[in-house]
Amino acid sequence: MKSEHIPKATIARLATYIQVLSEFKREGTDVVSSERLAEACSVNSSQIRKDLAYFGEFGVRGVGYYVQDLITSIKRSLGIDRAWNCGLVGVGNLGRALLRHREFSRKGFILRGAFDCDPYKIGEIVEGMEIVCSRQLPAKVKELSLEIGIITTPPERAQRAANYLVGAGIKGIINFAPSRISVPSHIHLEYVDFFHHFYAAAFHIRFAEHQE
Amino acid sequence: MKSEHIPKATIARLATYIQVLSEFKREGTDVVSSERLAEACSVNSSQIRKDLAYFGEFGVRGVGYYVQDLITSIKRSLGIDRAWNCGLVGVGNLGRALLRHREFSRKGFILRGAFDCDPYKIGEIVEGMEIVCSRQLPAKVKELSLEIGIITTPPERAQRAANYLVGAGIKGIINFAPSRISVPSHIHLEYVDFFHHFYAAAFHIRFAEHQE
DNA sequence: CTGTGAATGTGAATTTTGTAACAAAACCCC
DNA sequence: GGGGTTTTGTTACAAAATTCACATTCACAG
Ligand SMILES: NC(=O)c1ccc[n+]([C@@H]2O[C@H](COP(=O)([O-])OP(=O)(O)OC[C@H]3O[C@@H](n4cnc5c(N)ncnc54)[C@H](O)[C@@H]3O)[C@@H](O)[C@H]2O)c1
Ligand SMILES: NC(=O)c1ccc[n+]([C@@H]2O[C@H](COP(=O)([O-])OP(=O)(O)OC[C@H]3O[C@@H](n4cnc5c(N)ncnc54)[C@H](O)[C@@H]3O)[C@@H](O)[C@H]2O)c1
Repeated sequence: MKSEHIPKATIARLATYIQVLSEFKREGTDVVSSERLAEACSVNSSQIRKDLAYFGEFGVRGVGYYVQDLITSIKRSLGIDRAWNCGLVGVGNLGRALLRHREFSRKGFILRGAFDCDPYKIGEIVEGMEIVCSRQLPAKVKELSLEIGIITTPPERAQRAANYLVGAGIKGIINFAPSRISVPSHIHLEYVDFFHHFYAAAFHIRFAEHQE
Repeated sequence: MKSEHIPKATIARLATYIQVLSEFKREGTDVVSSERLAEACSVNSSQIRKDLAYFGEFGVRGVGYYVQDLITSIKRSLGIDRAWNCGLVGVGNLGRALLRHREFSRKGFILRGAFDCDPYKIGEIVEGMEIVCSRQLPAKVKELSLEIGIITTPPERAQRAANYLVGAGIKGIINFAPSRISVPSHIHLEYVDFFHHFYAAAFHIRFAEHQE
């Protein structure tokens, strides 16, 4: 099929598919049907086939999908069949947890630069990486070919951090701070806010209680 | 209006509205129109009115919404006008970052219990809280009236952690580990996976490059 | 080499979500 | 205190996403 606009929800689901397929692979399963994958992901099986159809034909009719092949295909479709260099701005509690998280490099997102404005933190080594002054962002973005910026500063500093990143020529920003920021339209911006998961939990739990 | 089923997307947007409204409040703005709020949240203004209509009537025609009142109303609608006691299982890098995060208690999610199975960690104090053996979960869930469980163990341990939590009588689970788990249908389960934001960024950046 | 069974890929039907349009309501000014 | 203005709440409409249904394709057996 190969279409233009891919729904946000499809991208999120593809991430789940990769996760579950990797588990299948670890278990030694070589081939999987959309039906079985669907069950493991708690989605509809035609949903899976439709999601995949945006990018091409990856299955074999009458057989199913070859697990390893499908993982590779999805990764290529998403553009994560290569490494992405990332820079992290704001090395506090969350920033440190992210820098120490092995999964990033395993998934192809290499944290190559760590930036902070606190003179006490600059020069410190975290996970083999030296914390650098945020003023050096423009130089470092070029030097390290950083493409994605991760903002883990306090919310009131997020806009400034974004400005630095944009000025330095970054291509996309993932903002973990709970504040809205503005960037030029050619910069891809993602907000990470997991409080809405807590809100959803609270809402549904209370609603369920209210039912009985 | 007061309807039954609320879209997931609505819950996520309500979280954004609260965030932006809080900023307005800090700036001293008392009244805001759906138009102005919409702009700040990058959504359509009828979207906002529709989202709110699921829960009731909170505005004043010809005037707009009183900022503080609206915050209160949304919070009540979501069920976060009271405190929720949470227990965290797996005090590693991420678990620690969460335990140290002030925003949780500010938003009404009180982290009251921290559990781990590593004997070297049990007894340690993090943010004034003692790390307790996960075997004590059932006792502690009752003692502390825990309602929401947070899983921050390695992925292969997530199911076991979930089993403990469910057995202990928890009502909802937020799973930060990248693995699917199964729980009885009366338990509300949310997955937190911020890699899909990275995937989306990678995908869109590469797509934009491919365009030119 | 043809028939059978299985599971994909896809167009059509359905459901859900989002947007536009407007009548009803509240405020304000004269 | 009535008319004009503004902005909500809601209905009607459009778009998008999901699910259904099935023709199509492939593997394999006989
Ligand atoms: N800690 C968590 O678990 C958690 C969870 C969700 C969201 N967040 C959000 O992530 C952000 C960081 O949280 P945290 O707990 O790590 O906070 P923190 O205070 O521990 O860390 C913030 C860091 O940013 C640095 N900083 C401030 N201004 C900067 C600037 N202009 N340029 C570069 N660095 C700057 C500070 O020096 C500090 O090291 C916050 O916005 C928080 O709301 C945190
Ligand atoms: N670190 C991050 O930034 C980050 C980001 C996203 C997701 N995650 C996910 O969050 C989880 C935790 O990550 P982390 O970096 O903190 O790992 P970690 O290894 O630092 O911490 C895991 C902790 O869980 C404990 N644990 C293991 N089995 C347990 C059990 N059965 N009961 C109770 N405790 C148990 C371990 O003793 C350890 O303290 C992982 O699944 C990871 O993929 C981490």
